[in-house]
Amino acid sequence: MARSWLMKSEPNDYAYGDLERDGRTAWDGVRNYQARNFLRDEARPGDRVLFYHSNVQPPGVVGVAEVASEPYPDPAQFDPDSKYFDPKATEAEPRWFVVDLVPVRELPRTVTLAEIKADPALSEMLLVRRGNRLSVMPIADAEADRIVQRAERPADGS
DNA sequence: GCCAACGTTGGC
DNA sequence: GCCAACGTTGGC
Repeated sequence: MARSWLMKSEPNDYAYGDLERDGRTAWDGVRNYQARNFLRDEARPGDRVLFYHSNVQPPGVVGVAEVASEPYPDPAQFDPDSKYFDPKATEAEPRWFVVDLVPVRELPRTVTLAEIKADPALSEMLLVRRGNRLSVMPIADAEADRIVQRAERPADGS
């Protein structure tokens, strides 16, 4: 059964618009073991992804994407010229995994982090837990639904 | 630019 | 295996 995820990207690095331009991309460069485990062990084709822009004003969810492949080893870990190169990774024993993403749609407006924090229905999200820095995190389908629905309404509406 | 909160590294 | 030092994330 398809599930929902939230994935963070700095738009200076890779923005939702870049995904629309590319049509498909490997979600590479995840170098955190907890996030890696989510990708490798739980992400499956058809899963819904809320695309979050971090390190930008305002931070928030800007679009919806979909997992479009099974997990596979991150090619960047084997590439000495990549900033994601990992000398300890081997083809036989890869450490890092990716899934491909395809764009679904840009949201009508950004659902900001501040707005998510202010919504009691979203207070259980990992995203708003203190100190959380995961770049890939699971979210409840109902939470994903609510964020997408919020984007259909003005920011001051509830 | 600051800095809190984490994760990782490496000496011992 | 402990833990101090260091690096990174990411909101503000």
